[in-house]
Amino acid sequence: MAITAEALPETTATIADRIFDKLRQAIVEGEIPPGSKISEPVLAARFGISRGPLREAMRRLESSSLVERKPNIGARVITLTSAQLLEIYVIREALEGMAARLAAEQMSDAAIADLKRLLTQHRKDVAQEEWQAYFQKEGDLDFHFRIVQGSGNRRLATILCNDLYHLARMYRCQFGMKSDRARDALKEHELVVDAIAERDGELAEWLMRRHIRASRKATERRLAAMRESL
Amino acid sequence: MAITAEALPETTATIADRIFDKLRQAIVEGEIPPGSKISEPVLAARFGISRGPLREAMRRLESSSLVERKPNIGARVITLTSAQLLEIYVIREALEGMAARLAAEQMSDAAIADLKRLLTQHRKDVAQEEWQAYFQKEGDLDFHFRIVQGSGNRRLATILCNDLYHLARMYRCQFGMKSDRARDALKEHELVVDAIAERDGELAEWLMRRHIRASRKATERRLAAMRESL
DNA sequence: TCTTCGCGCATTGTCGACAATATGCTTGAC
DNA sequence: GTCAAGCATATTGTCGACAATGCGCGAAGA
Repeated sequence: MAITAEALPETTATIADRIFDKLRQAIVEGEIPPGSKISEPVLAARFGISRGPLREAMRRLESSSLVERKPNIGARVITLTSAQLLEIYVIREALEGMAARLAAEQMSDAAIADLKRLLTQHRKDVAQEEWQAYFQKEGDLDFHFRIVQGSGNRRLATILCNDLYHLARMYRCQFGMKSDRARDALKEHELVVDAIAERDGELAEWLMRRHIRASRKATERRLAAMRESL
Repeated sequence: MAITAEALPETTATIADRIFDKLRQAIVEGEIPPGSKISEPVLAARFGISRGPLREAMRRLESSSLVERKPNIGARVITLTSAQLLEIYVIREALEGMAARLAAEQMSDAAIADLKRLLTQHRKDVAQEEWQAYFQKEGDLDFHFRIVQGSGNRRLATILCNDLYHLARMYRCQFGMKSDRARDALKEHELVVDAIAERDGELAEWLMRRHIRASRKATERRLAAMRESL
C-alpha cells in the first residue's frame, strides 16, 4: 500500500511527478544511500530523462526534507541523525495524539469496525510468531495511517503521510528494525482503538501519545545500545 | 521580520529561490489574489526571468500548498475555505502545545527574559489602544514564533514557520483581521509565558492549547457572522 | 436556435545547449 | 616537503526552442 494522503493514480501525467515518486521510494528504501551526493546528469541519464523534470522533482524532495540542497554545490540525501529521529517522534506524538482525538469524534462506525478487523489480523500475526513480518510489512504504519485518515483533517493527514511517515520508514529501512516491542505495541494499539470505539477522544489522545512516547523511548534505548557497542 | 525557520540571507544565490520568496510573499499578502490562475509565460516576463527557475519555484509553492497544480492545465493560488482554516487551527493546537511544553523544559533563562520583555511591549501597545497595530504588525505571530523557536525542535519549527504560519498570515491578509480578542489573547500569552518561566511544561502545553482553541472559536464565530450577513 | 464536431491557438511539459560557479589537480615557490 | 596559486574539469544554474496537451471559437447540422 502506498502511504500517501491522496491516492495517486498509477501513472501520473508528468515525468517530474513520476520521477519524484521513484526517487522518494529509492531514497526511503535506501537504494540511494543516505549522505550520497545526487548528480543531476547521471540521474537524468539513469532514468532516461532530461534535467528539467529531474530538477523539479528535486525541489519537491527538498521540500519533503529528503534531500538537502546547497546552491551551486549540489544535493545530498539526508542522513537522519539520532536527534532528528527523536524530533520526529515528538512531532508525531503531538499530531497523532490529536488525530486519535479527532478520530474518536468523527470516524464512522463502519471505519471503526474495519480498524478492529485490522487489529484482529495483526493479533493473529503476532500469535503465530510472524511479527517479524509485522513491522517489516508496515503493519504498524498501516495502523497509524488509518487513524490519521479517520481524523478527517486532510492537512493533518498530508503532513504525516507525505513527510513524516516517509522519514520514519527511511529510518526503519536504514537500521533493520528488529524491535521486540511488537507485542507491547499491539496491546497499545488495541487500547487506542477501544477508546475510539467508546468515542472517548480525550482518552484516545492520551493513549496514542503514551504509545508513541513508548516507541520513542524504545528507539532511544536502541540508539544508546548502538552507541555503546560501537 | 521574516517568518522562516532558517534566517535566509537577503539575496539567495539562485533565481529560483528568490522567485519562490517573492511569489510566496505576493500570494500571502494577497497581491496575487486567491483562486487566480498563474500563467508561467506572463509571470516569467513580469519578473524578467526564464520559465525554468519559475517552474522550480512553483513546485516548492505546491509543496507548501500555496498553489494547486493540475498536470497539463496549470496552477492556481489556493483559496482557503473555512474548513481548511479551522483544520490549521487544530494542527497548530497540537504542535504549538507541544512546542510550549518543550520550551518550558529547554528554553534558556535569557530567552525567557527576552520573551517577557516582548510581552511587556505588547502590553504597552494594548494599553495605548494601539492594538490594531498589534495584530496587523504580526505581534501575535511573533509571540508564537518565539515559543516555537524556543522548543529547540528544528523540524517542528520548520513545519510551523515554513507552511502553517504563512497560511495563517494569508488568511489575515484576506479578511482584514479586526479581532477584538487582542486583550484576551495578550492575557493568555502572559499565562503561557508564566508557565514557561516556572518550567511547568504540562501547564504551558495546556494553556497554549486552550489559547489556540479560543482563537479558533473566535474565528469560527466570525466566519459564522460573515455567512449570516451574506 | 441550440448542439456538436473540428480546427487553431495558447499554455504546459520537455529537451538540449550555454554560462557561471565550485572542486581538484598540477605546478611553482618558499 | 609543504603550502599556495592558477588552471582544467565537472557540475549546477539558466535560457530559448520544440513537442504535446488542453481550451475556446467558429462552423455545420439537426
